[in-house]
Amino acid sequence: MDENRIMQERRRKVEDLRQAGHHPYANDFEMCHEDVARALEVPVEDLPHEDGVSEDQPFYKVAGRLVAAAKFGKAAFLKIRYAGKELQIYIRKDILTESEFLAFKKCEVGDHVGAWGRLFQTRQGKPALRAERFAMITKAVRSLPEKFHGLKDPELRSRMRYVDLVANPEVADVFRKRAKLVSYLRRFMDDRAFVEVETPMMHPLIGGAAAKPFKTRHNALNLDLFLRIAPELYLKRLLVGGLERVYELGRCFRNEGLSRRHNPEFTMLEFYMAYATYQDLMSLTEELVAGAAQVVAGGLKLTVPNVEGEMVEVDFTPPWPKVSVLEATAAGLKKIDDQAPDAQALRDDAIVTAWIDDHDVAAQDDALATALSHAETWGDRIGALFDWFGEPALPVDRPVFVKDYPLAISPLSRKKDDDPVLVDRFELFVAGQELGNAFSELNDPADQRERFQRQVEKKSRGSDETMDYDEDYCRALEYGMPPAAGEGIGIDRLAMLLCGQRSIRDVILFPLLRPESGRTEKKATSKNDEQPTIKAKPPIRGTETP
RNA sequence: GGGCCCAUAGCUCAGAUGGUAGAGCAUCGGACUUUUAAUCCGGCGGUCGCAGGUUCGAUCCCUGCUGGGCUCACCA
Repeated sequence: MDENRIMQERRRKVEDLRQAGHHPYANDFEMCHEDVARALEVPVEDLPHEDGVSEDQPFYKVAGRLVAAAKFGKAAFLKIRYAGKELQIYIRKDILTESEFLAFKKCEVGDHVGAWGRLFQTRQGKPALRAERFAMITKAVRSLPEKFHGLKDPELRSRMRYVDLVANPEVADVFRKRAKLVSYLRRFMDDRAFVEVETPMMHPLIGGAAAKPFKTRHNALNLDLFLRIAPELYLKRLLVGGLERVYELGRCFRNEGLSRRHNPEFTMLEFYMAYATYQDLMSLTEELVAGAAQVVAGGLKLTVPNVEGEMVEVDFTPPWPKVSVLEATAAGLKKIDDQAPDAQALRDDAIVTAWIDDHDVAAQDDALATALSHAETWGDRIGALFDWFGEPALPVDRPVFVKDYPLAISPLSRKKDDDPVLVDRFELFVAGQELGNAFSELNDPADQRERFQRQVEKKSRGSDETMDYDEDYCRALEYGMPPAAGEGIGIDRLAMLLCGQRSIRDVILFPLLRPESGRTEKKATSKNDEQPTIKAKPPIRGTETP
């Protein structure tokens, strides 16, 4: 039976309902939003069997999507779902009107139906609502996926999320948890006197992170714009203006490939706190993430997907270990060469370059070779070595702060007062995955101008992921930005951890997909039943945490 | 963009060394007033992703294309 035939049958039922005086898309059924949940709260033992149902019992008015039906001709059990809860409705021909029973006969899995009645316990000891009234509310003309195996094709699941959510109820749970996480984050920030702001998503300049942007255009102003890769520079302008604690929870866009951990459009929590340091933010981050684990996942010891997609145990109980970039890198190098330079020796660029040459590490890995060939300074080289050797060697059973990054790869961070080749910065790693990036902010306008200048020079040498020189931002700093620390946390990745999802696509309702082609336009045979093509309008996507 | 794998009914999947194909669910008709993937009987349902090639014959082998998955690269 092809899909058109199924739809024709169902459209026929729509007409049958109309002719019998029913509205197949009614919106006048009186129900109570709380009743499905309330009905399920009543202990089954307290419910009478069907023959004991009396008019003294409370009346429930429920509605929902029909997700299962066991029909027997003159009776039936229907299972409806509303707000993630499922309730059985027991239908008997002899208590419904003839018209209601006809509506019941026309209903099938996928339709929205409603019933009024009292509760009883079935012979199997389950609660059920004995329908004294029944109504078809909305007829579905497409059939839901097969009930036992559901919808599995990953592409169809994200392309037709509306079906996925119905067919795989645990998917809805993930997104309810994500909503809980987001509201928790707002509460957390609001409780600490942070002001939530919304800054532009369309930027005339690229800034705040190292990434390739999406381009767009404003016609009336004849202006080329970029979708923001980070809100950082606008938020810090607000520090200048006197909003000493600000945060923004919103979308960023990075023009990159897709992976299990990257979506071109992603959500970031970014916040700035005047008169605080990156050390202060470590404690705040511990509090924030551990609190989120409690609220969303109900505990501090969680099973989460690691960077490889395997499920591992992580203990979020603060405080978390801290390790410097140089220490972490040295530890990683030791694993492949016990004569490798230690953290102190790594400070010497001659030793670093000699070790790289001696061990011919570039020859072992094309990507590392590329990274090293683009590394212009000691700091770039340390950054590359940390990525390849330090990161994989980080502890994975607890979250870990990696701190004190080289200046060269941190154009917006404050130099360490006692060690100016490094900056007051940390990144948070959980199960090998980068979750957040934070630093004490650079507020010396002259220094910032030099750093921008270096970015511009780098771009002129061919790099496509550098920041533009933001003159207005420098002007703002010249009015005096209070000392501050700021942080960005990748919310999609945090949601992956707390919801135990391996793929970022499983925590984003509508991840970017190629536009649909071919697969739904195959047949449009019947004359008045053209098969409408499903158009999934792909949102743009973004990627990483800062 | 590279590598590997995949595409059979609306959904989940079988299948034939190359002889044009099956199950369950869904759907339609019938029976059935306590089901939990209800059951029983009967029916409908396929350009085996698209286009070429080899062959007497291709859904199966080959090539290309399209779409997808994993992965690497790009990317914090």
